[in-house]
Amino acid sequence: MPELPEAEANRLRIERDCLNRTIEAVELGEDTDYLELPGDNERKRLVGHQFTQTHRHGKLIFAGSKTGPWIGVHLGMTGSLRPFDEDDSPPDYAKFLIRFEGDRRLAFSCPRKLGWVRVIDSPEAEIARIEYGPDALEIDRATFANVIGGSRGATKSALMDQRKFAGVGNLWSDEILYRVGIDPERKGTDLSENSLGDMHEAMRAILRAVMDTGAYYDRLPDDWLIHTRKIGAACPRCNGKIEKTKIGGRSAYHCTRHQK
DNA sequence: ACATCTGTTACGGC
DNA sequence: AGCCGTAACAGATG
Repeated sequence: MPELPEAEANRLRIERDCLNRTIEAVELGEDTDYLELPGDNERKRLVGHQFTQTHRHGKLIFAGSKTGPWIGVHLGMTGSLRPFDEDDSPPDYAKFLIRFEGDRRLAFSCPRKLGWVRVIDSPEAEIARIEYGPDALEIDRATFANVIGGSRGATKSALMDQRKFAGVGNLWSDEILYRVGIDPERKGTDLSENSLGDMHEAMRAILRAVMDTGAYYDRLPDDWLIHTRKIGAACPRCNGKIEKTKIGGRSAYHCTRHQK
């Protein structure tokens, strides 16, 4: 699920269902080989504390409090955070579970095991440690233009580089470039100041719009690429065709006619 | 059987 | 030095 808007949808579930409840136990689920999850001592650190606030930075989700420890979560490709009640069965692929007072629980589900959960002292320290850039919705136009405009590789790869700014991945980088009519392969250094400004605005508008739907893609406008990510599909915006190429090891869908 | 997938990271090359 | 691109990681799905 997860780029910035999908991470935000997961954060909101914690915010709504898991705050201000004392943590009674923190457990691991089945089959956690290869997954980075908190060990015994770190899990114990959480017990007795409450989460009173959440935070999101790019694709990262945090929950904690002024004084207590925090958890930091990266969803990987297929992760999700799912509050549930004791009476319900835990979600499939639950790898990390928190039991709060009462019958509320929170599961980190992660089928493909590419995400992680860490117990940390503060979101800011963790963000700095892993060298993420500013959140994609916080970066201002001038900084965006410098960072993308100074990038010598494919613009698509630059948009997805979490150290430049954090939150954009494969799906929404395609959507941004589709909207502004830029070929994903174009070098950042070839882009005009105007193009960079348009791209910054498109990034903000797209991430906001997806967030506003709660990441339900079928509620997004018909002329978005997301509905047409298929080789040979008719471009909703011109008479072109959608094609797929490989950039930086990822599939880049784009219109060969209006993206130049 | 094989390719694909919304993510990251280690490493070699320029 | 720093930037860039590729392969690798692992499991589910069609």
